[in-house]
Amino acid sequence: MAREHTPKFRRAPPALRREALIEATLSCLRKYGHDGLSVRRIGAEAGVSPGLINHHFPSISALVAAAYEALALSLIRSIRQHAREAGAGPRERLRRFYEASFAPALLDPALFNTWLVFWSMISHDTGMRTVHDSTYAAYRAALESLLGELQGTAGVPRFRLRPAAIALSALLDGLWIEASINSRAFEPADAVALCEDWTNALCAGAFPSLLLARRPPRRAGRKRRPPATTA
Amino acid sequence: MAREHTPKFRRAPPALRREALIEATLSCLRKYGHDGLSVRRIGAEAGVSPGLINHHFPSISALVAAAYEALALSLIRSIRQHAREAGAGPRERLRRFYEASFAPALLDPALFNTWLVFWSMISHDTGMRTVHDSTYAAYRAALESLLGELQGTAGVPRFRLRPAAIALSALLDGLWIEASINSRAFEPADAVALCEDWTNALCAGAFPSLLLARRPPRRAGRKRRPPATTA
DNA sequence: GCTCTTGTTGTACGACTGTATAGCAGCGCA
DNA sequence: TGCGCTGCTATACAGTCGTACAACAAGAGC
Repeated sequence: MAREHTPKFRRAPPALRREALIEATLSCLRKYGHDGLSVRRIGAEAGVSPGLINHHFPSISALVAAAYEALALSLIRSIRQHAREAGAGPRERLRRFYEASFAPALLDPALFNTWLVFWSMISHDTGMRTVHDSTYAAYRAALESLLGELQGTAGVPRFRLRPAAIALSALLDGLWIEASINSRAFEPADAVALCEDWTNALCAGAFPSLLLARRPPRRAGRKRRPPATTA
Repeated sequence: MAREHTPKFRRAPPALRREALIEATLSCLRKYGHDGLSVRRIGAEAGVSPGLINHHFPSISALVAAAYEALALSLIRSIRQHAREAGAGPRERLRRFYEASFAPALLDPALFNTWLVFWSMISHDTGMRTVHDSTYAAYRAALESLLGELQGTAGVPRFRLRPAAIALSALLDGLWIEASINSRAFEPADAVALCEDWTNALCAGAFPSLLLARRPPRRAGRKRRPPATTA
């Protein structure tokens, strides 16, 4: 009888183990939503004892914050890369950005539920707030970059970049949420078409509140907003 | 020494007690978010023993569904009533609808967290799904009604009502979420201005994917979308 | 004033939570 | 081959959770 000593567990370098735990956390969130966030469930998903989580992360909320950052950055990178493919013009890149945003993988209800858990922790957990601020800034920066390139195109009026990016981000988020909650509300292509319409309207100068006034009429006490003077 | 018999508790008709429990549930959700959903916390908030909840509701998720419906209907009614005030024209009513949607009471982060809890339960709980479907239908119907009146105005092209309402709903939701998560992103007035811009663009026919073609060119293999045939 | 209905309480139950800690054991290194 | 570092397991702990159930008592009707 040989010494068939099957090891009870296998050691892993901390970096790899942390990554595996993050992956298991995301998997649990997808499967069980908010109820997936328990050391025992995540440990089981990773094939590891529950106590190991507190060995690699100071607390479970730190693990969730790490998972939030990993998923957010991964999605942003994926969408941005899809948009940058094929050296087309700025307008084309935006369209590809929209298409990537409403790809089947992004419209997964499980992903939506995961995101809801992250969002619900932002106001209570400072770590989650930090991750949200940085990843959202990165997302908005990606939009600002694309919109900025668009501004160089002939015939496109100057507009305020950051508010435009925020508005576009809101439109994308809103459509994504509606499609995720009620998948039969509309098709992904409809969402892309709506974003396209919005972009065309922006290029046509149809959004006065986003337009950049060339010479801001410095008059105080305006009721609405100084009307854009740009041609 | 008189018989000062202070009763340990006071009875209430079931309807009133249910309403009080629903109110307590909303209060707990606002205060503690997802962690507020416990029979003990809600019972304490209502000044009542935890067991009473299971006496008036078959389970705690039924109570949450009732709270979801109560809050959603209340908000819809409030916004719609604010829009209908003062018999102005359709365009003015829409503006008032936007202003009501971004009033300080609606931009409360606590309200946002409450809503996140509701949303996160939709995919798992059938009762929540039912409430969501009906209340969202009511909300969209309110938008369709306002947009429908707008269509009667001179110079406004015919557009597909339901998709337009869905798109507007997405825009409103997206802006509301961004403002709720990151209150410093933009002012309520900015959100209203963006909605106003969107509406003006719609009236100007700047959203082709929403426009209603009068005589659909029945040609197959269209790239974008077969134009709606409805009159 | 008494009875009866039933709204309400209090407790018990099993399952679950996150964290702390003591000790086991994989595996590189001498 | 065996020592030693440390990743890892296992257990204990004090909570919390939702639900069930028996007993209590408020308050209306007689």
